[in-house]
Amino acid sequence: MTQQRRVILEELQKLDSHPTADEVYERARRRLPRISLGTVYRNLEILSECGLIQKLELGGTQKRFDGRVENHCHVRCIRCGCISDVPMAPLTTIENRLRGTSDYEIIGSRLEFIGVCPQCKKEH
Amino acid sequence: MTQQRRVILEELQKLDSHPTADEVYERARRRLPRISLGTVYRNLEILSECGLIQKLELGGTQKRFDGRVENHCHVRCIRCGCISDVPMAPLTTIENRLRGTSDYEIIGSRLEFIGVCPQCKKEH
DNA sequence: TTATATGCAAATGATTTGCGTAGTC
DNA sequence: GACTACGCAAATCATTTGCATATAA
Repeated sequence: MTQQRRVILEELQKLDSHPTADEVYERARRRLPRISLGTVYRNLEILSECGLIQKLELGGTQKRFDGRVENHCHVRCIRCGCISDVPMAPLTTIENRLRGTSDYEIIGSRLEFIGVCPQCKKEH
Repeated sequence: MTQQRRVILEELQKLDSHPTADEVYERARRRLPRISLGTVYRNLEILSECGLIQKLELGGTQKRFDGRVENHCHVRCIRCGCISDVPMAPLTTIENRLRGTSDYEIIGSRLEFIGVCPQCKKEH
């Protein structure tokens, strides 16, 4: 657990904005000016493998990272691309229904909602 | 509607494997050996804007394309990365429940299942 | 000390774009 | 004939990696 790794983890837990690797880098740089982007990527990978953070593969070109690891889903704003949490029970019912009909062994699911965030609704 | 665009559309409608841009390119090249990858990308974009095909932003690094445009979701194999269709009613109930509690204006949702495909189950 | 992580810069992979030519309506 | 699309190659963007040095256990 290096300084860099700790700072990255702390910044991620502090935020609820689901930042991209780049945004994490910018934040970490305020505390460790010499940190490199490569280090940020490497640590985001390691931390998500350890289950300390979550790597999100939602729509859009960049991956995003989440300091919250409990099972929850996300809404993405179609206008500005921002992401928020949605408190929602896991979809066990739907997964189980699929288990009955699919040839696949079902492990889990990923649910993302698409919408317009309050901010963008106002501006529109 | 150029030859290239028609071939791309036809190949996509012929397949149910949810190919990447690259795979579409390989297939199209069998019929039009001089077609370029740039053209494939441009046409996949245009066709999906017209609603003739669907651009899928699922997990993984590459986008995938689907000749079927009706609302349906997908299972991704965690081992080999292949993608299959899942016949499933749209999640209107869940979306409506969210409409009651979220500040967002909910437009739609994207649901992807993760599992192991029959092929990979056998090999394991 | 000894493995592991870092910073830097270069490499990779997917996708996009500029430009001059060719094809479609 | 005018507009749009094409082929090609170079550019871009996110992410990954090789390597020599620095840090943590």
